[in-house]
Amino acid sequence: MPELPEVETARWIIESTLLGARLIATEVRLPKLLRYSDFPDIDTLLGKELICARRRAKLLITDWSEDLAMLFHLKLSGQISLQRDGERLTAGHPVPDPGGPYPHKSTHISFDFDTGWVLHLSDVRQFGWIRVMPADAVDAFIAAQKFGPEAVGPHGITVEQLKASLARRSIPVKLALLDQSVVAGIGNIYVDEALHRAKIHPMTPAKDVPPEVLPTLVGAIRWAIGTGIEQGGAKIIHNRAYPIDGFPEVHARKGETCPVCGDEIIKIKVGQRGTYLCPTCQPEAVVMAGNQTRRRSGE
DNA sequence: TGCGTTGTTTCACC
DNA sequence: CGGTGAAACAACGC
Repeated sequence: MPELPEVETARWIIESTLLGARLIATEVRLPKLLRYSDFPDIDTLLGKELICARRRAKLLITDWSEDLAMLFHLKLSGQISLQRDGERLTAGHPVPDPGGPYPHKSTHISFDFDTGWVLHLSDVRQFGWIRVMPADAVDAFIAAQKFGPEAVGPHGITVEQLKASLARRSIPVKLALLDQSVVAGIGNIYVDEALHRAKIHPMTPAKDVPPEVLPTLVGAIRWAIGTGIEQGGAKIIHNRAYPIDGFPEVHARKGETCPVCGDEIIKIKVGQRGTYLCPTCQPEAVVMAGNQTRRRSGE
């Protein structure tokens, strides 16, 4: 379930280990992960130097010498792991045996660098992809994704931007926030956390979130994503959260107690998505005074 | 063993 | 054209 914080952690790990390193060997065990690649033969990158690691939304972008770029999308269950001697740095979805040796069953691609670091890409579900492409085609590719403002950072979404995006949408606010053209980088974990923090029921029609609550919601998004980045991503295995310092507070914690009010966290479906919330902190939208109210017969 | 899983795309329809 | 809701899809673990 890599979302912005997990991808940002992956970016940071690559930046802090591989900047200036040269690729000297590759092993591809599952070529289909390169299915969208302009250069299906990964050895196009052999001998090239990694010069930059950046991120847009949930896309991880690495820039290489000789005008090449390699993009990763980790999708549901991708993971990158860097190893040298006894040291190991990992970001993304946990693999079944995190302490075991790499490569393992779901490590599909490995890169050896001249500095001794080895980059392993693992993916239990195999939905992720890697694309090697000309550097000058990256901007157009990203533009085509129609990403909205980032969730955090210098170009993080503003209250005005969010207000404009939600204004005429009747879909549940949770689904609007998962729309990458509204705000880029949020996924199912952090949207649950942000809505709980802002005390908004996920089913609330997007346009019905009161304007005075929008600054709270933007703050809650920054808090959820920011906390995720600080922690190096969230650990969710088989629908169960393994919180660090109480975070995540609700996601994948059905039946546990809400840290705010002590009520029991419940799980519902919102647009096919498993959704966790506190029924006390996040009551269903109340029909406002002045609006027409309806009563079922028999009440 | 069929269900659950998520980010993303596609489709029919209003 | 754009919003909506639902389905599809990738493949695996349990």
